[in-house]
Amino acid sequence: MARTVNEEKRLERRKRILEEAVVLFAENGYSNTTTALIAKKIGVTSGTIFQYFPSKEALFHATVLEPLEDIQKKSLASLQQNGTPAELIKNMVEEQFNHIYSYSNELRLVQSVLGQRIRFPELTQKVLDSIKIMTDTIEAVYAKGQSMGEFSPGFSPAMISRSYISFLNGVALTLGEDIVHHPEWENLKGHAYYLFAPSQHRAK
Amino acid sequence: MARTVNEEKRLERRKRILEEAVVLFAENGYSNTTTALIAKKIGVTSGTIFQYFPSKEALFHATVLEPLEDIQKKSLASLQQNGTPAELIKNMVEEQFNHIYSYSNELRLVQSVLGQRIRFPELTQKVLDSIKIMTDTIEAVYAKGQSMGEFSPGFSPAMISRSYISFLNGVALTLGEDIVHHPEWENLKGHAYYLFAPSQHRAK
Amino acid sequence: MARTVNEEKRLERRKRILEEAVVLFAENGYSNTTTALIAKKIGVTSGTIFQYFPSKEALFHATVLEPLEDIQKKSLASLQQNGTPAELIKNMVEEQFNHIYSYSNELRLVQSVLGQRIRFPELTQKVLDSIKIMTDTIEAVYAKGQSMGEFSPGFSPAMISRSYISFLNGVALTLGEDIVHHPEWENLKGHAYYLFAPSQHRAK
Amino acid sequence: MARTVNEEKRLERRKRILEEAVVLFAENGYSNTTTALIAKKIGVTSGTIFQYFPSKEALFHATVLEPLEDIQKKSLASLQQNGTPAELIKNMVEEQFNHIYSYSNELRLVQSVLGQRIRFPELTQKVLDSIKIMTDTIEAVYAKGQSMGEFSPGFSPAMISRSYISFLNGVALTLGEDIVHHPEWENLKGHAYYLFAPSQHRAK
DNA sequence: CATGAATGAGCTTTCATTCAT
DNA sequence: GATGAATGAAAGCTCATTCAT
Repeated sequence: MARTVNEEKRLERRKRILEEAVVLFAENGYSNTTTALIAKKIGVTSGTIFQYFPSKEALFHATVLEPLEDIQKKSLASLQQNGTPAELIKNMVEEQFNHIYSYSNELRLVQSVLGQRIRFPELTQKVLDSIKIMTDTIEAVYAKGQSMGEFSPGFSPAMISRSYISFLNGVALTLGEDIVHHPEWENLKGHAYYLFAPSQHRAK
Repeated sequence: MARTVNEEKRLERRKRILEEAVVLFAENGYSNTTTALIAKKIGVTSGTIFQYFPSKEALFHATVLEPLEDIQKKSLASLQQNGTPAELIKNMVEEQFNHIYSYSNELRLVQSVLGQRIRFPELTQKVLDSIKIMTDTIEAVYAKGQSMGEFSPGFSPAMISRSYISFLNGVALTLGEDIVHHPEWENLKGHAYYLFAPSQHRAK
Repeated sequence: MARTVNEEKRLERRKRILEEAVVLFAENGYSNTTTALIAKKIGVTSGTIFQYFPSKEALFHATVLEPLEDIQKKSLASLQQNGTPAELIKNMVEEQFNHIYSYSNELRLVQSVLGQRIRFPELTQKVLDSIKIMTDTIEAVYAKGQSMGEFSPGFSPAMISRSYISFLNGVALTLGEDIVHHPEWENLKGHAYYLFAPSQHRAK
Repeated sequence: MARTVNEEKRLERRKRILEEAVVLFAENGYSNTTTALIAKKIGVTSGTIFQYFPSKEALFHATVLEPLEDIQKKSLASLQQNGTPAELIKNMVEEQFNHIYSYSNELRLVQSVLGQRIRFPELTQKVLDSIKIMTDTIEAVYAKGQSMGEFSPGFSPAMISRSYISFLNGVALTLGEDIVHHPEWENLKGHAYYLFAPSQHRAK
């Protein structure tokens, strides 16, 4: 029981470290973020980090993968609700673009990994795997939607799903944080859905 | 005259360093690429790098900005030829996606800068400036095309041009190098153009 | 409490570094003394130095200024005791020349700074300021002594005090460490006081 | 004959290098003066220096010793003219203090060597030898003057001559370049002579 | 458990020196 | 004889990691 309390405390602190690390790694990059800085930001000393993570690299892995898993779960969940494929995809786009701001650090981390594939080969693989799961799922839903006439028939579902993921990442990367408050923002979200070439789509 | 020969030699070697640096920075990231490694790869010793670039950071700046300038020039040039706006944009997309493979390292570098805005504030600004020039130019051409009925009238040119750039970057980042040999590749290029919502476009 | 113990330990070690640095800088000069050598001499590794001083230059500053402050304090103190001006000055000379051996490294450091004014402009200024305080104080005491008839009236106090400081420095610089054990040494001290042209002075 | 012309040219250039090196070494210190900088200042390239001096250290030796020899020669010469010992010493002091400004760089060099005895043991020895020759010569002249009643009898000639040299060095080191234009300057020179305790000396 | 001083490998950068031209 | 590009050893400094307290 006392055990459990301690366990909770540990988890709590682990989470704090992770949160702070996400921010710092995303803003400054992996190498430019020192473990001492992370420690300082959460008000502990440098040694403490290593009580929760065996190494800086392990911390980075967790920093990248754990949020990615979250995002993935939510995305997949939004595709497994009730509704037609077109509705599901529209919801997913809506949800992802609504959260792109609160997830921007996490997305940037993912992208920074992809930009250092040789440095982090294992991590890169996991990220690509995770992306593949998402694209595959989207692909399946999309194909179904096509067969139901909800999407234009001419496009390859594999290409469409990959295009969308590329677009999502490109937007998160290229755009500053302020874009979400920009009047264009709604149009951009709409255009993300337009990428799927919905049948009834008329230039909005 | 002898002067010219030496000058040429210097430029030649400078170019060699830059080429190698692009590859290594893109693959391993800035911090994980040592100047010694770059030197070794070109078969010189560590000190030589600093005869051509005052610091590692200056080398990185050149590595990012000089190719970006090239890409920009080519892109702008392809938009200033004869032809209707739709033709020009189609050519630009064609050209950029055809070269995305040979430029993938350069594009990854640009993205890695955007992922470390705090670390490289000045460089980030220059990159954003360069991107803005491209999006502004595309925007103008697109607007003209819209007014001529070549593109669907409902989309905001500013949004469209930014979407395209995001897409281009997202593709370069997310996709592996092998994608270009994939059968899907041609479709992806087509979809990039589809983003512009050409009027007569029917799901190809 | 534990806090105090640590604080003490830190100060102790800081002092050790400083002591060793004084010797090495004085013997080998600034540039020829490596931080690694200092570390080695105290039996720690290279990084440790930088836990106590932010840079080699900062260490050098401390190495020069902290002993200088000590010397200054002692000198001024010896001029603020009870006694006639002549007695005070005689005491000061006595004290300074008695300690010139134990301070010879510190004095040499001061002189090496003055010999590199361009290299260490800020430090030079501080050293000159410190010297000025000493000469000004001596000057005032001397002037009082003159008005009391203890010193020959014909000399400018400003010149006398500066002469004495120059002499003190010159002796520390030119003379080897062995001089203090030389029979001439006592005479030299006497001559330092002779510089002040005491009235009753007859070639001792 | 052509040989002689070349020889002259070589000597000329060697002299130029030496002159510039004196200034730079004196202002910035040995380690902080790069051979490249010296070369640049005289308008040649880095390699050229090594055609005239086998190493930077050899150049430094020449930079210190050659002017020292000059100064020594002049000083000795001024002590070997006609006149009583007191006149000779007065002349020497006059001459040395008059030139202290134009020789300040050379003197600073000498002092910088004494501040790095371990770094330059051989050079230090030569400097000390040279100083000894001067003090010995002064000592002999002074002793003669004492026996002739020109100087107070109570002082040890060895101590007096060393005091004077110390004073000379101390003045050159401690005082800035501007002092020579200061009204106090004449007094200072007088005081240098006062150090010798001339018999008839009354506070000037 | 947390601490934080010590470690030491590793990095960028400098610069005296060499040598092909 | 002058050049100046290349060299490569050496320096200052950083920082992930360890471990005695």
